Parts: sequence; C-alpha cells; structure tokens
Amino acid sequence: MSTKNKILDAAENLFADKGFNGTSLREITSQAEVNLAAVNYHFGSKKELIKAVMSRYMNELSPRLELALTQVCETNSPSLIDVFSAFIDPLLSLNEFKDNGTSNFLQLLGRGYTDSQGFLRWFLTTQYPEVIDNFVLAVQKSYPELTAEEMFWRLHFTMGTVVFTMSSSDALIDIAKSDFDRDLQISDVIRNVIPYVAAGVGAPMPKLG
Amino acid sequence: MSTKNKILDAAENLFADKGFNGTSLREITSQAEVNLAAVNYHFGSKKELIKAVMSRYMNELSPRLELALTQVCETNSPSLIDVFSAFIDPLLSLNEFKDNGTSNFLQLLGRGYTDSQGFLRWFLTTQYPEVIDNFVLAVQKSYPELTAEEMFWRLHFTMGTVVFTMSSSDALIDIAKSDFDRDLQISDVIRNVIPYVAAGVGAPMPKLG
DNA sequence: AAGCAGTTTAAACAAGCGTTTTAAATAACG
DNA sequence: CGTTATTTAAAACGCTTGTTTAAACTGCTT
Repeated sequence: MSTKNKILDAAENLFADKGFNGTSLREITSQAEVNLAAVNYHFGSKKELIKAVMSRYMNELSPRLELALTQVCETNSPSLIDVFSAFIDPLLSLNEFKDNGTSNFLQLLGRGYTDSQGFLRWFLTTQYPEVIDNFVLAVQKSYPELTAEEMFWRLHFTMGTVVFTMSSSDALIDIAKSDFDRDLQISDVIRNVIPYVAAGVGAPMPKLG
Repeated sequence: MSTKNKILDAAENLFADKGFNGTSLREITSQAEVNLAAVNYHFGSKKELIKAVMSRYMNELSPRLELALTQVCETNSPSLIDVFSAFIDPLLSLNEFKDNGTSNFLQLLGRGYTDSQGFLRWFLTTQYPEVIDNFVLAVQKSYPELTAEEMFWRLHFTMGTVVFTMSSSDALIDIAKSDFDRDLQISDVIRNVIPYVAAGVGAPMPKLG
C-alpha cells in the first residue's frame, strides 16, 4: 500500500472518530506508520488532506447517487420514502469500497458541518452541487406542493438529522445494545432514520401566518 | 460586572460561535478584558468553565421546561405539536435572561454534542435527567403506540435535527435573507422546525421486519 | 495602622500543534 | 553503471495551547 493511501486511511478513521480539529497530523502519521513530513509532502497541508479524504468518498458516491435519484424521478409517482430510500444502496456500497466506509463517510460529513466553521460545507456544495440538485428535483416530484422556501428548511433539517445521527451513530448503537439488547449496524440506523425524515419533509404545509 | 460573569459572557459567545475546542482561553479573557489566569482562578480549568456556561442556562431553563411539559401532560389529548410547542416559551425566555440567550444556548447544545467527544452529553444527561424524563412522558401521552425503542431513536433524531439546525442557524438565517428576502430570527427557526420534528416523531410505526 | 483573605497581574512553564528544513535512502531511467 | 528524481527520515522551527507560579494590589476587619 502506498504511503499516500496509508495516510488517507488513517486520517479518515481518526477524523471520523475525533473530528478534524481534534486529530493531529502526528496521530495520523503514527497510526499510518509513515513519517510526519509525508503528509505535507503528499498533500501540502492538513486542509488539503481533509479535502482529499472527502473527495475520495464523494467521487465514489456522487455518480451512484445521481443515478439512483434520476431513476426515482423517472418512476410514476415516487413517495418521499422512495426518494430517501434511494440513498440506501449508494451509501451502503461504500462498505464494499472500504471497511466501515458508510459509517466513516457519514460521520465525516457530520464533522465537516460543525468543525472548521463550514469550510467543508462550502467545499461540498461548490464541488458537488449536482447531488443536491438531483435530490431537490426528486423531492419536488414527490411533493409538488412544497414551496421552495419550505423545501429549503426541510432539506436542511433533514441534513441535520442524518448528519447528527451518523456522527453519533457509534454511541447510538451501543445504547441500543445495552438498553434493548439489539445488535445493530450502520445500515440499520440508516433504515431507521428514513421514515422519520420522510415524515418530516412530508409534513403538511403550515398555514400562512 | 464581576470578573466571573465577564468571563462567562465572553466564553458563552465565543463557544457558541467557534465551538469549545475552537476557542482559546486567551480569546475569552481578552474579549472579557480580564487576565488570562482569572479563568483558572475562578473556574479551575477550561472544562469546568464549559460546565459553568452550560449550567447557567440549564438552571434557568430546566424548571420552566419541566413546568411546561407537565402542563401539556395534564391536558386531555395533547398532540405532538403541543408537546414540541411547549418548548417555545421556555426557550425564548432565555432571551430575557440574556441577549441572544436562546440562540447561544441552542448553539452551545449543538457544540456540546459534537465537540469534546460527548462529555457534555454525559454532563447534561446525568445532571439534568428530569428534562428528558418529562419530555418522554409527554410524547408517550400523545403517541402511546410508540414503542420504547422507536421512541429512543426518534427522540435522538429530533435532538439531532434541533441541535444541528441551531448550531448553524446563523448561516440559515443569512440564506433565508439572500434567497427568499426574509428577515428571520431564531424564534422563526424554532417555529419552523416544530412541524418537521412533530411529523418525524409521529411517523407511523414501521412494519415488523 | 497592621494584617489578612480575596483578587488581579505579568511572566513563565511544559506540551502539543502544523510546517519546514536538512540529509539520507530509494527508485527510475538513459 | 551513474545520474537524476522521488521518497523517507529525523530534527528543529515558530507558534499556540492550558496551566501554574509568585508577586502585587484591593478592600475589609481588628
């Protein structure tokens, strides 16, 4: 395995676990068993390393997500459950791409929105806008009465639900084990959250105030 | 104003804005216009300062929330909208307690769940368990079919929605202004999120798999 | 007025951070 | 094989972090 990939793998796991600010380059390089200077040699800076970690996933996920959402749009009358369910397979496919891929990616997404004052949000929305566009189109098709403004709010609420849930999914899975004696995985958490966000996005439009 | 309170006020604003990890004691003391060592003198450590900032709000909020939720439980057949609406007044009352109180508190809550690897979650759930208990009781009253396990998940999803939304509420309000020409405040965001979370928690129980 | 606890101050501490620099080792290629 | 380019290695850089120290100052009581 190349030094570059060893760094990416170690960085990904540590970032997901402890956040970007909370992970030092020395932790990364010592877990990757490479020299400290290798990060700056291969990636230039910590910030560029973060981008590289995210890009590796986005480049894998983005086309699959685009395809799945396009297919949903082409069906006759997709429900919101259908729209959100379109995320399942592309997300779970990240597990074949890499161990713990799904979990890591979703946790990284969560970190990126709260750590580092939104620079990752900027990065994702400017580098991968078509993902959001496709998603908005799919939701519009299944809930045409939703105004653009309500849509904006509800999509952001959904982002919050998913991202927050995933960034603490390890703790949730632990609690589910101890409190309800359930052995769950990240895929179960994803399937669990879908009815929730679908109902949230599908809530009736509030009366005009 | 006492040094202690100057520190608490400055710390609160900076923590809400940049997170706990992202804020240094030197930033806090220079904004508070007190000496650096004053933090350790009055609070002992940065961690204790974080607790103090949160406690100041929780001690204000907790009894009001308890009262409001108890009152909802006493009504005949409360809807989930009623339950979540019970949060509005207690939360907005924090604005009288302090400028930007509501916004700051909710953002701090969000920070506390993602920064610092969940120590704040531990602190809140162990120090203020009655808030959660009351909330669970109220939800059970308005949706008795919900199993304890489903309740656990949905309450956590809700926490995620609210906490994430609030931690990025400033950005959301900016977007609402530029995209939809709306001048919103934190109270509008709260009112906006209620139908969403109420619908999410109220989603039909999924079929047994 | 002296003493004293409570508070504030400036300075220093040790540790960790991202990054850079140096030199040595390795690989690629004519 | 020899030369050039790439990659690794160890050390140091300058800076920031939370915390501690010891001295100075404050306002109050005896």
